[in-house]
Amino acid sequence: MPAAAKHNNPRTASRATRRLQLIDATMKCIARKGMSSTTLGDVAREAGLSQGIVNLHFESKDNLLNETLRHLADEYRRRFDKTLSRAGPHPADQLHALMELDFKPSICDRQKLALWFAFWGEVKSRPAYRKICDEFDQYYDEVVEGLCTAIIAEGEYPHVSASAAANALTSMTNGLWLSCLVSPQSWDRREAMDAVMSYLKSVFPKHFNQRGYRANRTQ
Amino acid sequence: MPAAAKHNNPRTASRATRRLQLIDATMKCIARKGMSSTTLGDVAREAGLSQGIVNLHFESKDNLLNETLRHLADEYRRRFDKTLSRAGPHPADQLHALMELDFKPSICDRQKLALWFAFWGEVKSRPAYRKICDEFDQYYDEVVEGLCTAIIAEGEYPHVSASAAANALTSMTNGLWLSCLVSPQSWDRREAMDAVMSYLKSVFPKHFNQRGYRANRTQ
DNA sequence: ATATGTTGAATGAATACTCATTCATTATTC
DNA sequence: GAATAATGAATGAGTATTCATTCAACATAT
Repeated sequence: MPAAAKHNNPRTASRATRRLQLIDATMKCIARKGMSSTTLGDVAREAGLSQGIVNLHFESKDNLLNETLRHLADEYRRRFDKTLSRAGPHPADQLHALMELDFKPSICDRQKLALWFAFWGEVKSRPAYRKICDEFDQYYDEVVEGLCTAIIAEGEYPHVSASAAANALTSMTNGLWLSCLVSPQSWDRREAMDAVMSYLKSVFPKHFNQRGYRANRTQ
Repeated sequence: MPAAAKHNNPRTASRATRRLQLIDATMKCIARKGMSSTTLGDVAREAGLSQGIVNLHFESKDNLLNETLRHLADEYRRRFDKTLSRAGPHPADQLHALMELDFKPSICDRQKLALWFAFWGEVKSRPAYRKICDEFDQYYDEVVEGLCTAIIAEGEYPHVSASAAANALTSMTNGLWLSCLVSPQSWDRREAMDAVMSYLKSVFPKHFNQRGYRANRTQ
């Protein structure tokens, strides 16, 4: 029996596979029914397994939710790092690639966004969520601010604050995500990207010009 | 007996007063315990009233939550409109006043933000929430885009798109709210406002200059 | 004025239901 | 035939909702 088939069989999947399967089911349920009405029964049904299965693999619902958030954050982080490493040596290219990433359909679809917002919605009352989100935000900001600093140095932009620019950029993507979630019919991927680019162009005009996107690629 | 005292008495408050009192208690509970673990018992206890009180005044929990969101949105909207009307005739002043509003302590504190995010977290699975949020966002965007259009006309900014600028601005405030919620210790009101101002300065340099905030107030 | 009846808000115990968790049993693999 | 994984019925804590009863305020009658 091939390994793939074997792992789809009941009762034979490895512990890690089952956990992933359950986390996946959890994400689907939260996206569809919302955090406050997904039950462990829903998750088990979505996974095609039995009632008690979550407690067997995660011990408690709280634990399942924590692990789900961690999985979501880790997944994003992997794509973030990969995007960064593939974008070449220029900070402006890297920054642009990161901004594009946030609006790729695989990251920015209502299902995924509903998940992020579901967890953010409970951040205040659940320190565990806050810790995970905070850790990641810290890293994101750090990287973006670093890129802004490099761009400011390259372009000799005297009046631009790297931290203000980084703050503006990261906030903008989160805010545009909210619009996508709340107003999907009037939301448009290109408009969102345009909003971000309009900012980059006006703050770093030497790097992000009007047509195409990069001005001094060969600097 | 004075009317105020009378309304604080048990069994004598008007229907409207009771509903407000219960909505208020609901907001406190959601901010403290999160959406998914506030019960009607919690709300009643917070209000200092009895178990069945919410169903008496709101018929169902769903209904209570809908009304709470509507109350939150209405309250914000009132302040928004008042801010706009008090900001004088210049669109740049009006835009600046609106941006400042979003970071006033009375609007932008973690308790209030937790509430907004709690509802946004369930937007995908609850059409009623989406409707209320969408309606308001539509209005907000419309007003901000109108102001941007006016500023662009005044300042003869050839390459600026009003809709991209409006999109960027409204998204930024929502995103900065998220940072406040997730990273309260590293978050700073002035830094947030700086991020927004840095954007305004770079897109509308003739209107928002470096020191103070308005350049051509007397244009 | 006092007593009596009426009203409607509020109570809080009871009800019906949901859901996380447990565990004895069953299936599968090596 | 262990050992491991999964099942799914049973449990019990928790929760929304209901409703018979209580109560304060007011109205009317005496």
